Amino acid sequence: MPELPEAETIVEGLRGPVVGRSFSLVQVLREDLLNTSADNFSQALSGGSIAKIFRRGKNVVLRIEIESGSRPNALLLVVNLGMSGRLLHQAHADRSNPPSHPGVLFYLDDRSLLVYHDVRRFGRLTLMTPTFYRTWSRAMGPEPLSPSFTEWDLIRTLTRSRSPIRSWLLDQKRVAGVGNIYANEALWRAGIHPKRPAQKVTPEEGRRLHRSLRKVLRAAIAARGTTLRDYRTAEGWEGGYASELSVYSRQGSPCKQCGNTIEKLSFGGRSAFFCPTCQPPPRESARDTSAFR
DNA sequence: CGTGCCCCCTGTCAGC
DNA sequence: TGCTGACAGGGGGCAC
Repeated sequence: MPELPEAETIVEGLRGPVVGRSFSLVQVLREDLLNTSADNFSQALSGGSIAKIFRRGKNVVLRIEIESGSRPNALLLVVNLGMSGRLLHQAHADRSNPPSHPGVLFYLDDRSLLVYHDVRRFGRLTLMTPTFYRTWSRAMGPEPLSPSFTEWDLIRTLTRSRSPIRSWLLDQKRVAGVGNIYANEALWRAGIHPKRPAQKVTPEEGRRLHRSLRKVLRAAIAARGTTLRDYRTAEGWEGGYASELSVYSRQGSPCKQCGNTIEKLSFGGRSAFFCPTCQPPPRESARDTSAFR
């Protein structure tokens, strides 16, 4: 659900309200969301202050500094929102409208409240030491919006995999932050069929995919993300990108480019959406490859 | 090792 | 109206 643009929107919404604040009380209602016990979690964070907030892939990351003796000790709180996670900030706890599925309540020193809310509980809140965080982050692919992520980086790594390009894009070890919505949207813009094997994507298509990915992600951030159902910004608002989607969940509707009907298929356990005209299916190549054996 | 499948969990919606 | 099954933005584990 929340992919890169949604996590980015949440980070932008939280930065002003929470950076510089400290935790007066951390209350865990759903221990299964954590990588440690509820007691450890709240004890480790209580009294700590939020030094910064940023995004890595689809994760919202808070850097927490804890005074212990002379030198401040740091921890990173990595929030993966799974399919239905929300991070909501309330200036004053709204007792008339309590969250339906609260998981963790972070009471801040200005009497405001940060709530982690998650209906399906696929989300995870992971506390990491700075060393562990570095290792974890290094195992993840590059940030697609980083200036250092070049089209050549994308083209070069594509050639190493036989996975369908849509599945390839979903793998966080390849590129960080892309989920099913934006993978499908970017492939449509680039004119590449979702089932095309990654290594068969030509350099010219790779160039288009690089540009499409960045364009789609930036446009979605500008619209504050895509709300299909659960996603909300930190303020509790819906994102506005759903109305700008070109293929995702638009099966049966006309392609915005050519007017033909958008189709849906399923592989790798999830749906793919594409225009059969703008994104011609890969040629069956089983016979071709066997000819070279 | 890379890849694909199943599962985690709850809510919603289509079809009967 | 109510039941059942399919499906939903993610990702970890496991078998091949």
